[in-house]
Amino acid sequence: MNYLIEKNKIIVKCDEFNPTSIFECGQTFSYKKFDDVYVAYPESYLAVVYKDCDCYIIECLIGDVKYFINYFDLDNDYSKIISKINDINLTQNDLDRRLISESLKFGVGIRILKQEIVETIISFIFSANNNIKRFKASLDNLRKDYGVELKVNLDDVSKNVREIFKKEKFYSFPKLNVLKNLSLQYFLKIGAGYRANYLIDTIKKLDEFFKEDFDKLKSDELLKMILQLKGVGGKVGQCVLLFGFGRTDVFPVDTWIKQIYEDLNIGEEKKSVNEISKHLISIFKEYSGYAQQYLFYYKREIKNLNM
DNA sequence: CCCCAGGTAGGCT
DNA sequence: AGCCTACATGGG
Repeated sequence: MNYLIEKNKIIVKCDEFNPTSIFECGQTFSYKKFDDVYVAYPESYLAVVYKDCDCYIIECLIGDVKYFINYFDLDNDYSKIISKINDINLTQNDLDRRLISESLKFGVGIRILKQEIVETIISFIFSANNNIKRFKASLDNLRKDYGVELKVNLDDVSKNVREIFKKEKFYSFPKLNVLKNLSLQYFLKIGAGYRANYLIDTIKKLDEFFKEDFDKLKSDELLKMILQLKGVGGKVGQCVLLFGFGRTDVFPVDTWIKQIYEDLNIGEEKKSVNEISKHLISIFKEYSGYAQQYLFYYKREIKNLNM
């Protein structure tokens, strides 16, 4: 993708980068929307994203442009990915093809974020059988209570977004060695519910987990490993592979994907979540993760429009 | 008072 | 392996 760099700003074209799609498509919870500005605060970094003429500006306030070029996957060519997915011969059914191409059109500007692994694991354990608004608040509390304040120098910030940082503070996601010290009681307090036990157990196991050389592992092997962690099942595990490990040959299946799988006339009767996932991976292969995001976002947002 | 939320663990066949 | 159910919490 083409982008320009001016000091701490990355300037990107609208047709290949859409903040609403990127942030609202359910891959990250480390952001906040202010009218026409998004503040992204992955790990211990921070950037603001806003429109300027026919471009978007990514203003890197904490963390350099290199970090955010990688974070937003800017060196990846999504127009190529979209046309590859469009070319996949799903079925002979025209309706199916249209559903796919509508989804791709609808989600133009989506980019799969390269997220930090611990943050991704913790966030998606929270997400299970939970609603986004609720667990996003839990995660923001976790940042506020145990993260470090991300102090932005107001003199460095463009005028149009300065007001945000006068009113609002942002915090880093706590590092693993900090998470280790947190109690069951604390996780209950921020609303983890029955997931609190899973979180405590998983955090305990993470040091051992990170001793593994992940690069050697194929995605299904890596998935098997990550399923050892409590609170991580097929869906959460594949989300971690996709958003944390950058593995795109996975297809997380949740309630929305289950629905769209039924919309597509490719499923023979009721399949288990695991079987649906495998079937979709066999179709979309290394583009599975991308396809999943476009389809998920389309299905969820269209539903919202109808209501 | 019931149902739902980007599911998962544990127990049962 | 594949089904079943309980699971905390807050909101509709």
